[in-house]
Amino acid sequence: MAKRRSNSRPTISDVASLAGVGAITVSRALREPQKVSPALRKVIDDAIRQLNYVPDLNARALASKRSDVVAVLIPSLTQSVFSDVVRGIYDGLADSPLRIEVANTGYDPDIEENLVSRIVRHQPAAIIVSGTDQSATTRQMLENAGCPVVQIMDLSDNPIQQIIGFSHEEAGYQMTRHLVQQGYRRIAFLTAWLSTRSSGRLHGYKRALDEANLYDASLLVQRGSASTTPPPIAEQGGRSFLSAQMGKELMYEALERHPDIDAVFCNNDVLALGALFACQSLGVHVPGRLGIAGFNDFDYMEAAHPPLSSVRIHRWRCGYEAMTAVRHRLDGGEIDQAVIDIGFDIMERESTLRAKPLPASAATIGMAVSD
Amino acid sequence: MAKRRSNSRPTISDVASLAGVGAITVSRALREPQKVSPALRKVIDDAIRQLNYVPDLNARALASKRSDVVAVLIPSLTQSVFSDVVRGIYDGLADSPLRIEVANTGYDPDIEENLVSRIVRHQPAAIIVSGTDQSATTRQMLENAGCPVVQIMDLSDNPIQQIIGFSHEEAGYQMTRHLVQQGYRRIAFLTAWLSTRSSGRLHGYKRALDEANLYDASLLVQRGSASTTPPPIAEQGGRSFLSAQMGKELMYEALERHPDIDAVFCNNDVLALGALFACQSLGVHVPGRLGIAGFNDFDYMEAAHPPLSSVRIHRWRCGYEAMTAVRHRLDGGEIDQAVIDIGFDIMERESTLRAKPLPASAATIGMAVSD
DNA sequence: TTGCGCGATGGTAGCGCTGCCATTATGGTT
DNA sequence: AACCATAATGGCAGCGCTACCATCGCGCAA
Repeated sequence: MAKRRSNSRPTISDVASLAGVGAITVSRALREPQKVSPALRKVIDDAIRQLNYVPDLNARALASKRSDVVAVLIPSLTQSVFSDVVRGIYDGLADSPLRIEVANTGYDPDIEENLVSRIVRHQPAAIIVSGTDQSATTRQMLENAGCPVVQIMDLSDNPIQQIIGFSHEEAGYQMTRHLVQQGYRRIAFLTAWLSTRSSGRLHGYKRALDEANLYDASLLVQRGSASTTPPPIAEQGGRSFLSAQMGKELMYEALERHPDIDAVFCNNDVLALGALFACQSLGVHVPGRLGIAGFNDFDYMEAAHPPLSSVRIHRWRCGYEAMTAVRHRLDGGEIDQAVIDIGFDIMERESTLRAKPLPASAATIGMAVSD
Repeated sequence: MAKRRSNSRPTISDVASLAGVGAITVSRALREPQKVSPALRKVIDDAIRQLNYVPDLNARALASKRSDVVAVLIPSLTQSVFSDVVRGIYDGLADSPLRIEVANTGYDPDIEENLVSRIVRHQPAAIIVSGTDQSATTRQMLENAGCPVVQIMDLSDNPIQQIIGFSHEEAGYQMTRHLVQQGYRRIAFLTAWLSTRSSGRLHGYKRALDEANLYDASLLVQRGSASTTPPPIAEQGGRSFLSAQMGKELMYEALERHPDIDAVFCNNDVLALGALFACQSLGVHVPGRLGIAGFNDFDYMEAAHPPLSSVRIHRWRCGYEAMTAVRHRLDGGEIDQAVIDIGFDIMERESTLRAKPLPASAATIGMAVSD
């Protein structure tokens, strides 16, 4: 290694002396150009280009007590729901100096608490966190973080600061309504495990069936612990707990335990896909003998044979909007809207369309038909 | 805002004076505990706990010219191949102070160059980057980054420092061999777009068919530009270019243009899934009339009806090993092995198993059979 | 006894940047 | 003409930590 001093990167004062100005003016030209006269700005820009100067972000973060890292807390890195969200967040930071640091809570509030306690001390520029089920401690740390905090993928009357998402309860309700309208009467709910958000969907399902006097608690078919606390993670290194294989097994189980069911509402498209394969292997006709609906509307739902109905949720947009909100506030803006509902769409496809549907008068909110 | 000074976080010198030692000793106790006597260490630990002291990472990064951020460069955030890899990387940093910053190159060398130039100046602890097709400039920046650099998801004779992955060429070759052995003669290659790594698979496919005197260049069915340079990205906000729907369309096209094909090797499982649905909708029997093979071995391949053959690649492990290598070197270790081949497995499933396979004497390298 | 190597500890001087306040110039107001 | 608000710029003093070198004491060889 050669001498540090001589060949190390140019600093802000190198630029300043080349441009013949004070260091602070260079700093200002970089961060608040409108506060520097155009003439000087030009001189400084030239000097920067000439020296190939790049600011040291660590120094900046230390001096300003604020970094340009946006921390993103999600329950799972591998579920495509969340990768789409992250993608939206990432796309939202284009043309900004912001960076993202991703952390995985594994659906575990304790892990989340731990991560937040670490993250908060890094002085992040902002924090984006999934859902509303933070522990009290976590919530308080986030409140005191001193930076914008945006919750995503759910709704709440009482956001930490701001929340962007949709109602899982309402989505579950609407999809179940659709099934009822199509004439299905014995509708099972298939799930691998119930996260807080999954439970919302289940509640919506129950509400819709209660309304139609069709609810039967025994039609909930699930795997793993029914508790809301611990995570079902078995992702490490291999198969995820939430898999098409699991959907297939749940479907077999459902048909065996309740031969009279005429539809299944799957908590996740991956399960719906597995359920479809199960039906195919058993020669159970979809949608004639059995209707199948999923949740998320992954791309293969439309391509399936038959095309599978699902609830399209705006994952990418959710992330993107969250980032937009963050940037707005980082630019000094106020919170316009503490709760932003980005909605969802019920994608009615062949897998739940029976020959003779009931009159489709109701069920209009947040609906759309694909193709 | 109250006075900064009074209520701000405790610093290292607060700890030092409470413990009655020099600040530097506290610093040392934190980073190189073995250099501090056990007695003092205890006193310092107590002081830390009492004050609830947490080091300021920005200050540390500035002073040491080294942060604890591991930069991860991947071509796509949404393809589950890469989310699995990221998950592996993430799992690999457990119990370390390291964090990950994810950046998305979108398969574009220019974007990659840009990202690297920014990242390098943040003084990351390490850089993990996908593939071997960096531009010359990018490569040079990485060489000069002054931190561990690990390439992943491919192999090369000439890694920047270290590479962990597998041979796409060999994988394509082995899978195609398997198809030939099963008696398939007119094997099409379906792809949405050819990344550098996809091209490797295609080469392997060609090699295997050449050997068997079965190669026919017209059986390459692809969509989008055939060029290797530009990215096919249309992910933003909606459907990905690489989708089951695309696989379905490619399958239709293949059957129309080449009614005599008896198998398809899909560059990606998502395409294979779409191809299966296309066959189902056309009443084309799989594997009797048509064999289908995919690549990646996503979880639904095994669950499909019929179960779909694929090349299982060790995505999670690849990320995990990369992180392990990084940590080894951050701990002062040398590079043990510049090139680490983690292999792959040919998963032979029903979708490519014909009634009368040829004697399965050959094709033994890196093989495994599921179920 | 002297000297020396070595482990343990501390002091000093920044790392490169920005917050705060001061200073100067400018132009309009009374 | 005196005054003042405002814009443009700069100086100083750290932000909290670590690199570097110095120091101290102790045990052991000569």
